[in-house]
Amino acid sequence: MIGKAEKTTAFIVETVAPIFNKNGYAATSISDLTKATGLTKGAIYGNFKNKEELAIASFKFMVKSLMKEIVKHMDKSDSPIGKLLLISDFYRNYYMYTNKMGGCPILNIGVDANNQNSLLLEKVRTIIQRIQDQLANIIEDGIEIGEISTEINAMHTAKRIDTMIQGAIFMAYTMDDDFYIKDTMNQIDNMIHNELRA
Amino acid sequence: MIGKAEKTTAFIVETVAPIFNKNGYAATSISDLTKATGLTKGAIYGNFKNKEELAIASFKFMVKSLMKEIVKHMDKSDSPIGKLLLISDFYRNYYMYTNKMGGCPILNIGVDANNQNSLLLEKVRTIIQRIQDQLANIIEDGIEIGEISTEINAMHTAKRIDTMIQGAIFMAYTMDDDFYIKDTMNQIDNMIHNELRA
DNA sequence: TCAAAAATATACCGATTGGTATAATAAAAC
DNA sequence: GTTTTATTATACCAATCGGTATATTTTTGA
Repeated sequence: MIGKAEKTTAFIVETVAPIFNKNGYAATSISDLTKATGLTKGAIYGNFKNKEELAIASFKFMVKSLMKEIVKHMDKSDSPIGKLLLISDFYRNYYMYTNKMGGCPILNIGVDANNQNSLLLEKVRTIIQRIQDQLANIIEDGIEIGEISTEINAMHTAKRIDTMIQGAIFMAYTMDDDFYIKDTMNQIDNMIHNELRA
Repeated sequence: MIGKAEKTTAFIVETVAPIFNKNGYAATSISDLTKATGLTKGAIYGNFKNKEELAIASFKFMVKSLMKEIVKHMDKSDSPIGKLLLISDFYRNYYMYTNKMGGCPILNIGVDANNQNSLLLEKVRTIIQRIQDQLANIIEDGIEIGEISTEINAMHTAKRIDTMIQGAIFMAYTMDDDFYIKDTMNQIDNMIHNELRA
């Protein structure tokens, strides 16, 4: 009973997500989307209630693919310290990796949605929260098995790492210079080895 | 011969800058600006060539006021280490301070202009470059007078500090939580005391 | 005070905006 | 294979977009 529109829905989201990510919500017009997809307004509004719903779906799609990649990379190690080092290692290629999708969706949509689109902003916040929770969980695991110092505040450290990562991404994209990411990841590795390690 | 339009020009920029800063370039319409200023299109287009020129003037105005404040604060100390600590101290109140101007112009316009407005992006890059140069100069002064370790790479350290600051600002505004800034500034202070100090 | 000039307001331009109603088409069910 | 349903295309809507030409007002210099 359920039609083939699901494929079209997915196709639209995949095609449109980098455009929203690059341009932001307001600067992306429906005609940008019809041009990119080769479809017409009828098809788009048949699959999505409105522009906002499509923008939210696009953001979710980008984050989901990104998170899938990072989890896949992270799972190459079983130890908490190993996982943390794999996270920074993932971000070492982040600039190259996210360039084709128009940059970091968390940074782009986070800034774009602020003061503009509260629904979209809410989604960004939820994702950031989830990332930090997962980071904190890894750190706590490390504390439990004695790999990470009991002196460490897991949530504070998670936030600290996330903040450094986002700063590096912003600088890298704004200055078009990968150095910021590479250097920050080295810094995070040092932090893991010298401060976190029990 | 030169008229009183200069006052109007300044008034427009001051009034309009927070709007561009909050909404971004594309999401700000001329009618937003006429509403805010109480002026008409005629007045605005009499003082500025077009929307882009006004946006650039607005960005420059915001950055100039911000830089003036930070330099004023920084000049409370003569020693390089003292100056560095005063910079982080300035950013401790940054969230509250920039809230009334609609957030951090470097972050907001930097992300907004990327892939959108190359002229505006160029201005952001110039400002970031200048900030980092000044930071590096302070660090080099510190090295020269023996206050800061000769092991330190001034420019790398300047970039590192700037990256951390921008990350903190992004997180603070996106999550609406001042913690990120406060914590990052403590981190920077620790860095100054434990790593930079000779 | 009055004419010249500068600055602002008004009215308008074509193009585009997000969105919808309906027509045409493609897919699915019988 | 035909009818019903789901999907996409077309045509259109009022509203708004950035920008301009011109009229009106305000300021300035003599």
